[in-house]
Amino acid sequence: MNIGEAARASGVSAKMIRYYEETGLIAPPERSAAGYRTYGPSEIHTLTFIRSARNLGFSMEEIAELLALWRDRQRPRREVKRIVEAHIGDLEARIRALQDMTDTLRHLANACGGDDRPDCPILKRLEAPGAAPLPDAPPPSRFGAI
Amino acid sequence: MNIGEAARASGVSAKMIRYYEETGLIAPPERSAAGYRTYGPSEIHTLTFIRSARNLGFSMEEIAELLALWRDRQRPRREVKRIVEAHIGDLEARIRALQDMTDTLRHLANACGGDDRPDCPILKRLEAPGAAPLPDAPPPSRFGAI
DNA sequence: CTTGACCTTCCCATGATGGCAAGCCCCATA
DNA sequence: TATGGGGCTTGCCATCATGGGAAGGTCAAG
Repeated sequence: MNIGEAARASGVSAKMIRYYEETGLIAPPERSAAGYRTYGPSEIHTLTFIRSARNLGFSMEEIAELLALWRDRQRPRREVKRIVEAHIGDLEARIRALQDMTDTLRHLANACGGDDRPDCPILKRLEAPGAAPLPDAPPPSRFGAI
Repeated sequence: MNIGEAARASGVSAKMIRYYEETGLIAPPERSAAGYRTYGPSEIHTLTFIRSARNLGFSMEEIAELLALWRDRQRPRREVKRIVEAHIGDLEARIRALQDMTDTLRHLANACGGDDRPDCPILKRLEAPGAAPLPDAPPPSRFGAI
């Protein structure tokens, strides 16, 4: 299986497969005589695992830990659960921060007539220094979706 | 006012003030004889506006639009509201994606004993190809907080 | 005049991803 | 057999907003 087929089979782009290899998340695969990477079912399995974890918002660092546990047949599942619960904590903190922003903005938008007039409570709020920084001054999207 | 004092007064780091200038978000300020940037109350006001908007999760691009409206005394506040509501839509989509992840993970964590044994439903789920990509395969934190 | 705090510019790193370009390889079809 | 198209390789650049650090100039207090 060449990289393109592996990408289709696992749902991980060829670009990212190379990147995961480069950063050590996955081991360098065999190469064909021409230098093509070749993947077997086991590698596809690993890539699928990685993609699932990415879909659940795990960072590559967390995925490295999860992969190590996955491969360790003696793992205590306590470890897995610990990682997951820490990640849930992260996600919930992010949700809270985003929810705080949303609430504030919704409130401001409701107070704004949305017509042709220039006086706008939203702008008034933005120019006031008091706009709460929230826990830790959190920024915008930077992603396609998250 | 030098850049350090402006940073303290506005809550925007000196580093970011220079960056905002470089990218055209703010105009280059006057310089002292020695080449030091000097800021007056009006600039501080603008920086404070920017910081408030960042705290509410607006991207620099959105902030540029908001700044233009802020400065336009003839602005129709409809425009402001439109930007804010689009941003709320973004935030809500992100919250939904994060919430979906959290729900799935919470579910999996509840199904995992968290003891010494190796069989873990979390890992089992990750290796299955079905782990729903969510709307658009959304990833992790990448921020300090959001 | 020295010292320390401040300023300047320039370069690099982050995290995960996509895009592009130059060049090699493989297979099927003419 | 030749050719074309698609796939593979590496390498570099961009994203977005932010921080870190180095090398060197400036300023004010002691």
